[in-house]
Amino acid sequence: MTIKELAKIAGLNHSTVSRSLNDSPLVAEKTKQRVKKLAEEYNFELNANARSLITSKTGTIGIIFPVHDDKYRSVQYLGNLMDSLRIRIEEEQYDSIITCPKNPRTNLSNIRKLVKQKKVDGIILVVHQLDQEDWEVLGESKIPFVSIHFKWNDKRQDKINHVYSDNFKGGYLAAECLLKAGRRNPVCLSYGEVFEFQERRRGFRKALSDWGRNVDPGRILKYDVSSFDVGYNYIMENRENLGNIDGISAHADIVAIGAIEAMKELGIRVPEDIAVVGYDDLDINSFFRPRLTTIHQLKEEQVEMGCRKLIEMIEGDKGSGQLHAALEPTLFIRESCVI
Amino acid sequence: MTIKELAKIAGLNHSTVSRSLNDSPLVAEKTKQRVKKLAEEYNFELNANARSLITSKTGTIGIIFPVHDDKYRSVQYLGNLMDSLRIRIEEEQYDSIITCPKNPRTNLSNIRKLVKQKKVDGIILVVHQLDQEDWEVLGESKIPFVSIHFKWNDKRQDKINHVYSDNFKGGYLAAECLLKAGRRNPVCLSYGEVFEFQERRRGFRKALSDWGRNVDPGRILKYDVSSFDVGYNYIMENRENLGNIDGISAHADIVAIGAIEAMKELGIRVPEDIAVVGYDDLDINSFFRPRLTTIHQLKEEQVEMGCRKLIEMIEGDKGSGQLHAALEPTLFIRESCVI
DNA sequence: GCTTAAAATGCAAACGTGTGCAATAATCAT
DNA sequence: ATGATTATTGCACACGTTTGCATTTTAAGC
Repeated sequence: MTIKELAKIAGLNHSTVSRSLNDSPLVAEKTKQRVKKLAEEYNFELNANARSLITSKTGTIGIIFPVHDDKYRSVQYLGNLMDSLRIRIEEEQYDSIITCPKNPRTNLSNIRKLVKQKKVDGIILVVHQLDQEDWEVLGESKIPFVSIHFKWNDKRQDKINHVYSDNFKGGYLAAECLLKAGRRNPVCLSYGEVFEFQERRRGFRKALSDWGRNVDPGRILKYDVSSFDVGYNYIMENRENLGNIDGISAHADIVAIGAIEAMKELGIRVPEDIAVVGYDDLDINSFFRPRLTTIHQLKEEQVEMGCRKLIEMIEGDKGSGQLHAALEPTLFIRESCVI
Repeated sequence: MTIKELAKIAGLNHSTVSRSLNDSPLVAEKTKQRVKKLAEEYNFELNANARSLITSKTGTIGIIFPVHDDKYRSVQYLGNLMDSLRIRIEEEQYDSIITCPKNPRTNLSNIRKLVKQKKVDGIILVVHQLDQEDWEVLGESKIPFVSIHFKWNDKRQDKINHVYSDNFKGGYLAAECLLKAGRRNPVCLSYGEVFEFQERRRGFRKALSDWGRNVDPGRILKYDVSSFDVGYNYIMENRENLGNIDGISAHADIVAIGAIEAMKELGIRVPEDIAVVGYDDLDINSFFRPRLTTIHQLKEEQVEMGCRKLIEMIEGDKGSGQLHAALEPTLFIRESCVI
């Protein structure tokens, strides 16, 4: 059924029906009610494609996520962030399309598709880099977008609305916690050359030097994944010379959990022999013992601020200037490292 | 830029451009290439709303999920299933909109919105019940849909395309594993009055009676959530009289994991004192010790069969009749219960 | 009751595509 | 070269809405 058919039934012109269903003040309250009742009776809904063709609003938001190529994506921080975003957007009456920057099969840009085909009203980026092509697409189009979680460490960062967390601070807090707990010989299990992890390592180093410790680069390890096995294998492979280690700052909770499990199996006590601090404050941490001392990233606040800003931009209440917030992570002290 | 503007640039009528971009055989190969090159040069993409208005194809699929009201949704089976579905659909070049049956805020039906506003080409249901309203919407519209994971235990089940797993069988296998391991006094930690869990309990009872054990209803417990705490608290609250229990069939892995953790804290040995069998075969199980013996649900096969069928229906290769598959779960024996 | 203003409705043109059909251009056989 | 066939392109309408403007109806003032 189309709006014209419904109009015929109502004995009205379809434009009056359109205005009624859109709550225009131009139509008499009486007929408005009659039309709405009729629409309900006939189970009629306006065709979204036709309306967005003319209004250029789709009522959907695109969420761009980096590809997760490990099977444990659902227990990682980004998985939780994705759920939060989706639910928050749904509460705001928008649909959401979740996708990664490129279709892995065709290698075509999903961002470009969403933007240029006019499938979304706005975009939330949860990526720390973009192809030149994608960046141009976003820049040229007038579609609003907001970046969350990652910090853009380049010339563009000032022009982007984004909210991320201060990874230097987080890395510092984690290391400082170990130091305050009396540990003088910590190691750091980190992750590749991604900017946010570089920052965490910078925080780690700064804390050590602030405490007058010299920072042996050999004690800052970079892996190319962030997984249970990384932590587990680190302990197992170094079991002979764990004597000169009294603390671990793992830059992902799941790595910390792996390390702790390995130590349990070897009879090493946590935190007495080796204290451990994680990073992320995953929901699932509560399943593991000892309870993990970790860095909490203010996920919900990021989601809230990012979504609010994006929707403001979409709905035209532009105001409030640029969003450029670095949220301060906080240390949650539990059992794996106590001060 | 619109197709007409591009046509003007190309010195062609817009219909020729349209056919070129859609790879119609009606247009000369030479001009087709020229148009495509031009489109690329001007970074042009067809407006999705206009096309779906006329073709009534949107290139997106709706995924309907039950509301997750617990914060651990990402570590539950359904969370993993959601990820798999989304990724599979993306591989097939469709976008996906994930949503729950009703908007929690407005109480409006999301299914109705997606279907009647023509926002999706097809729907994947991962729910075990639907309001009458939603059912009617799906029934009246010609939009194809497939149900996954849950079994529709009512008169409609024959008319629906669905693929689910045989929960009776799974419940049976889990209990049988305990029995084969020599356990004669198992308990069952299950979940509410959802059909699939009723089936698992039925399987549990059948296995016991097949082995000549009488089934004490007091040993089949139904909780209204499925969480770590359920298992943990069960053990803790019954710590005094665990003597007459030698096995646990938990109908969700996370419950089993909670129970095992509690037993570790109490010094009860798993599986020597009490053997445990889970259900789901979650990815995260590998993080826990002892490794959980559990029921594997063939998640990927469900996703594969469901998506394939749905896309067949969307794209018109109707053939292949009704999809009505009950996949047989399998027992994965690891450490928490060995035969 | 008549004039005038305001409120409500109808008309028609968009929005950007796809597609049947007519018109033109190219190819082929003779 | 000519007519017949076929390959290619153009024309115009349709898809289902929204919205500015013209028109009609209602209300108001006296």
